Order: sequence, then C-alpha cells, then structure tokens
Amino acid sequence: MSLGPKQAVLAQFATVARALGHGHRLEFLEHLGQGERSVDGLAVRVGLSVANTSQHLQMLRRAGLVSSRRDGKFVLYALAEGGVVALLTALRTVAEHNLAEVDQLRRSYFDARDSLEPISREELMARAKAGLVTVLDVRPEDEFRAGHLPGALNVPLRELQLRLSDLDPAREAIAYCRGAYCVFAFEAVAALRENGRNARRLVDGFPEWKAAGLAVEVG
Amino acid sequence: MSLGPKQAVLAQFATVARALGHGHRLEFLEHLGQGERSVDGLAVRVGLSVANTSQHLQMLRRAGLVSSRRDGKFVLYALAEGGVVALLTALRTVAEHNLAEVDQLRRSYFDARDSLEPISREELMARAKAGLVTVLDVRPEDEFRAGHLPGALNVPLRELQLRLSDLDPAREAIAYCRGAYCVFAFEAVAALRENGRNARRLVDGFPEWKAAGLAVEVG
DNA sequence: ACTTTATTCAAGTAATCAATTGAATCATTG
DNA sequence: CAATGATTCAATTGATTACTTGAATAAAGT
Repeated sequence: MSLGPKQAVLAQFATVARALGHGHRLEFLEHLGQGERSVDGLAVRVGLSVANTSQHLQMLRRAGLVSSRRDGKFVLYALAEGGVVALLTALRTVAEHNLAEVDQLRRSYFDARDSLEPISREELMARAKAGLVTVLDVRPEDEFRAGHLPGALNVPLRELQLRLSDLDPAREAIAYCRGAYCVFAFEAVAALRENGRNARRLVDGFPEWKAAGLAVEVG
Repeated sequence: MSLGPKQAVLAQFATVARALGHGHRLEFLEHLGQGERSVDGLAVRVGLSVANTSQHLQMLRRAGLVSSRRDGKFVLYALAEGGVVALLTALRTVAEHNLAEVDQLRRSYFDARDSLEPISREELMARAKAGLVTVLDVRPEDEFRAGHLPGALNVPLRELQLRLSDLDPAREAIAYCRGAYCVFAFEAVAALRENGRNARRLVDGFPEWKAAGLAVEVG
C-alpha cells in the first residue's frame, strides 16, 4: 500500500505517539528523565519483569524517544535528545486542560496534600538567589547524585521526619522531585506543613528544569 | 486494579497519546486545524467511510483533543483549546529529530521540491511589513475563507499556473498551507521556481500561526 | 406523516499489542 | 574459555484496535 508522502510522514508521527500510549512506558520515561538507567534498574523501579521492560524500551527506542548504550554488562537507556521532555510536557498540558478524569484525580489525591499554587522555575530562582528559600530534592539519593538543582538539599522523603532539624524554620522550603505528578513532593509538602513549616512545591521536576536549559549540579 | 495516583494520571496521559497514534487521526487533526468540519466533510477529505471517521473522531473527543457541536443536521468538530497544536508540533519535532525514516522521506520527496530553508514566522512578518514578499495561501478556497494570514493571497495549487500573472515577479513569493508537511506549499514552490519566480515556504502552516497568537484574517 | 441527509451505534473479523514464560545471546570476569 | 549475569528473542495467551456492514437516531424539508 503506497501512501502519499504526507501519509507516510504522519504514520511515522503516529508510531511515536503510540509509543507514548501506555502508562508503563510513560513511567519509564519519567525515570529516564532523572538520568540513565539499566533495563533491570527500570524493571525494579516500575515493578515489571525484565523481559517485559526490555520490550517496552525497544518500542521506545524504535520511536526515537530513548537511546541506549552498552556499559560493561549493562545496557543503559537514556532519554533521547530533541524535545522529548517538551513533548511529554505538551501531552501533560493537553490532558490536564481537557480531561475531566485528570482533574478528578488531582482533586482527590494531589490537592489533598498540597492545594497551594506551585511555584514557577523563575520564581524559585529569584527567591533562591535572595536566600529566601531552601530548595529540597526529595528524590532517592542516587537520582539526586545524577543531577539536581543548584544548591538543593537532598532529603529523600522517608528521611524527612528525621532531618527536619536540617531545615531553617525561617525559610520556606520548596520541594521538587521527578515531575509534576511525582508524589514525593506532594507528600513532602504535606509532611512539612504538618510540622508547622512553610512549604511549597516546584511546578514540575528535575527533567523539566534541565530541559529548560537551566544550571544543573552533579554529585 | 487500583493503581497509585501517579499511575492513574499516566494512564490518562496514555489515552491522549494513543488517540494521536494513528495516521488517519493525525490527518483529521491537521484538517481540523484549518477550522471546523462536519463528519462527512472530514471523511471525504481523508478518504474514509463516514462510520469509520465518526469512530475516530469519538476517540479523539474522549482524549480531549477535539470538541464537537451540533449545527442543524451537521455535527461540527473542531480542535480543542489548550495546547493541541503545541502537542502536535512537539510530536513533529521529536519525530523529525530522532527518526531516520522521517529524514528519508523528507529527502526523497520534500527536498526534491524545495530544498531551501523555510522562512520563519518572524522573518515573514518583517519582510511582509517591508513589502518585500507576496504571501501565498495555496489551500482550497474554503479553508482560506475560514481564516488565513493577514494580507495573504489565496491561490489554490491547481490554479497556480493560470494565475501567475497576479504575482509581482519582483517580489519573492512565500507559500504556506496546512502545516509543515502539507504538500501543497512544496508543490507550489517547485512550480513557481520552474517559472523563474523567487519562492520559499513558510516553515509550517496556518494552525501554527494562529496558535502562536498572531493576527488572523477571516473571509 | 414520510423522505432525505447526517451521524452514531452494534456486531463481526482481522490485525496488533501487553504480558508471561523459557530459551538464546552477548560482554565481562574469573 | 567457561561461568556468570544482563539482556534480548520467540512463542503464547488474552485484550484492544481498525475497519466494514447494516441498522438506529436525529434534524429538516416535502
């Protein structure tokens, strides 16, 4: 079946879209947004079998959404260059704007933890520069080490209660994690508020910060 | 199957992505980017049965990508608000950047018609304001009437040969149509060059112009 | 009321996809 | 060079999707 040139191009676009069309694959992409990961590392994090994970990753690679390289006995996958984060952000925007189900979920789970407006990247930078806020990275330590916001303090969610004393109560805490719907930041803000702290969330997460071309610290 | 809140949200995002995951539906969206259309109107343009078209449109509506309203005996579909054009643009960007197949197609068909760099919206505006170019809308007349760039001259592709005399040979012609891969603009530029005219393409089409918030003329 | 035109619904078929299992590759390391 | 551990391939099952056909609504005109 010989299609016209436009149809052929659109069919290619469609394979990219189909690759995004599964919750597990979106979750893989969210994890890969934090940095490279092995097949096994992703399988454990998402809770799928290695074989299944491998097949999903290959579909993502065929769609040009991820790239892979071999490192010793591991194959490390990473987000592809060229606007993948922007594409995911656009997808999120449309879904939030037009799907009642997403609104429902935000109300029932997320707003219960943090109903305040999240803070924008611009505002965060301004307030951080002025020394008004503590930037709190609530992701696991290995993700933090792979890259984080400049000057951020890594306090994984599970350690938050124990390390409250590390935080200056006079400064507002701004928590962020993997992305706009990563639950860690919501839980962290809720926990901080319960302890009488001033806290808000960054509007999205580390991958979006990096994709915006802003400075990133490693290690 | 009780998922976590993040998984539930991602599953919603996935349905949006899956709705984009078919060439025909992307073609529907391209047409809807020009303006409202009836089911039958779309079916004819894309060359599918009405029933099939209706089902595709309902999938797009469930995904929040299009909206519909009844007008007499017609049901008119339109692109939804809230970033659908931006999402399509992001999809195109990723596919162009990362898929060898798309590159291949561009080389074999599109570059053969117009291998020059297309002109940006900004450059077009500057040059149009300076009176240096003729802006040429090569879409069918009804799409032109539903909305077009300010000051554009509507010359549907099939009439181009006959109406060459309408064009001032001293000014460069800038052709645009439905989007970045709409073939009309490529064919128009190729035809103009063969007739010794100076011609280039706008980088994308009318929907992107409108989505960028730029002025649009109707009628 | 009846007919026409436009759209949607329902049922059926073929194709594709998600996930499982177990076997096959492939690159290091002993 | 075999052993090990990581990843991919192949075969299978059940679920979803694309498209067709024919019937069911819905609005407008006669």
